[in-house]
Amino acid sequence: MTKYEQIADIIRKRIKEGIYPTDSWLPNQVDLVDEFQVSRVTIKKAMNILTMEGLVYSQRGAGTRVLNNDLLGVDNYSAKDYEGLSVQMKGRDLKSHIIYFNVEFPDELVQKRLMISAHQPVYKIIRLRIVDGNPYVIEHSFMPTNIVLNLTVDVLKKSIYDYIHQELGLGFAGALRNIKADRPDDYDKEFLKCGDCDPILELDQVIYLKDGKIIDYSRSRSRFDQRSYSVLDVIDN
Amino acid sequence: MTKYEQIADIIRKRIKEGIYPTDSWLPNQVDLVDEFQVSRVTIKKAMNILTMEGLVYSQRGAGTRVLNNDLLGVDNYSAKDYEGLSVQMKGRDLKSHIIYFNVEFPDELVQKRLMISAHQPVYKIIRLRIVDGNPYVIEHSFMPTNIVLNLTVDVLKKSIYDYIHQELGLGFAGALRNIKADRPDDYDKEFLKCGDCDPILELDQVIYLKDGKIIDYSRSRSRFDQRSYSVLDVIDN
DNA sequence: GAGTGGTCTAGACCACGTA
DNA sequence: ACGTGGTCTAGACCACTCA
Repeated sequence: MTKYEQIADIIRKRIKEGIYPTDSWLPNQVDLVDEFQVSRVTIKKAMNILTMEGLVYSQRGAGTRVLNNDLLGVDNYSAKDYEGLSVQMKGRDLKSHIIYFNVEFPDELVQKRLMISAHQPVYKIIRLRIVDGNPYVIEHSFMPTNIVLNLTVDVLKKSIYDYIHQELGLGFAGALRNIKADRPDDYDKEFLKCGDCDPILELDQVIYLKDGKIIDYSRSRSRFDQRSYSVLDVIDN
Repeated sequence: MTKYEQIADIIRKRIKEGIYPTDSWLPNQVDLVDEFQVSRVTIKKAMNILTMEGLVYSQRGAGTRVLNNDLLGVDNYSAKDYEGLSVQMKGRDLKSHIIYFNVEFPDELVQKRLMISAHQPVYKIIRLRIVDGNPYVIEHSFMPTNIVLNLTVDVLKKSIYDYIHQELGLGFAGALRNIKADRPDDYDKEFLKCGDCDPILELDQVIYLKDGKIIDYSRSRSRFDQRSYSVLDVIDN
């Protein structure tokens, strides 16, 4: 844990506790240098983290303001999450029903998305995720078998992400996501209890590892009234 | 224009020109310090910009790699754009049809989104944007009249964003966006040529100015087969 | 072990908002 | 005019990858 992360954590905590209330000004960076006994560059990096999280906003010549922080709704999940549903749904009852699980050769689309050749086998996984007893999302995933080793039904029933991180020791570098609307397909109608006219919200994603390899291409489909995605965008100064 | 922005621009250009090809390593930061005659911190900030754009990826102990950069499709637009359609559709024929334009008192939802009181009037604007002759998106916007002064039909036919930046001299700080799917409403059916069963993709956004005020709450609705949104997400090191 | 990028410092100057 | 945050430097040490 770096110094600037520690400082960001402390200040974030103070904001959440109301020690620095919404719309008030943070202490200026020189005062924070005195308090934390670090250089101003380090304070600045901590401020940057909080800025990117949408908690504060800095203006040259004025100061750094605490922003309103109850912006994100309850039912909406950030389009920028990696932990998977297990973490997003913490405290709620999450079950996974495995609709399909097999190994196969990738078709052209999957080859392109995973940037692999036709003879590199992939896992094909279709899971229905059920939250508090209600069908929530269908995930269609493809993962190369030479990166995600020894995937089992047991892992699929829990969290793939935990397995990748903790068992395989792989770290994520980022993801490219695309969000669109669609008509329901046969899986949606059967497992999400969709009518023929119920729109579907689909999030496609490709996940990159730190070494540049692609570990996952997946499509997450939900009924229009069950899920939405939020994106916080901060313009850098 | 800061030094690190200039350096990022130069290196970005070299990547696009193939001087630094995909999958090759960039010169190490010390060599770049020599070339550009700046401190290493400045080089690092330039690298950060390119990293956030998804052009390169740095690994401690190894180096900085050039990534595959033709990831984003043609029909998909980043969920992180401010310039509005006029810029996104550059080179294509963009027309705006004004469906509704008036001043009114905000209802509860609009009060909440714009963080204003019930007696602060707002502009209510409904525009159909037409690209290359095809209806593309309906934008329902609300803007406080005390921030966006003297809005006219003339401005609406061109670009509101240009007016805000250039005429009013206001700068954006960021935006909070939410993406969902929905059933078509009467406007969609009439102007987007939707059938009753055609899903709609809706992007809601609230745009913040640098002084913390909210200038715009808008809902952009498109037919499911016309538009999608992409989000690039890079995990910071 | 050699070489890489990540963090951190102390101090300087500059651009901007407020009054 | 003053105080604020943004940029930049020169140099140091550390964490990590790879041969």
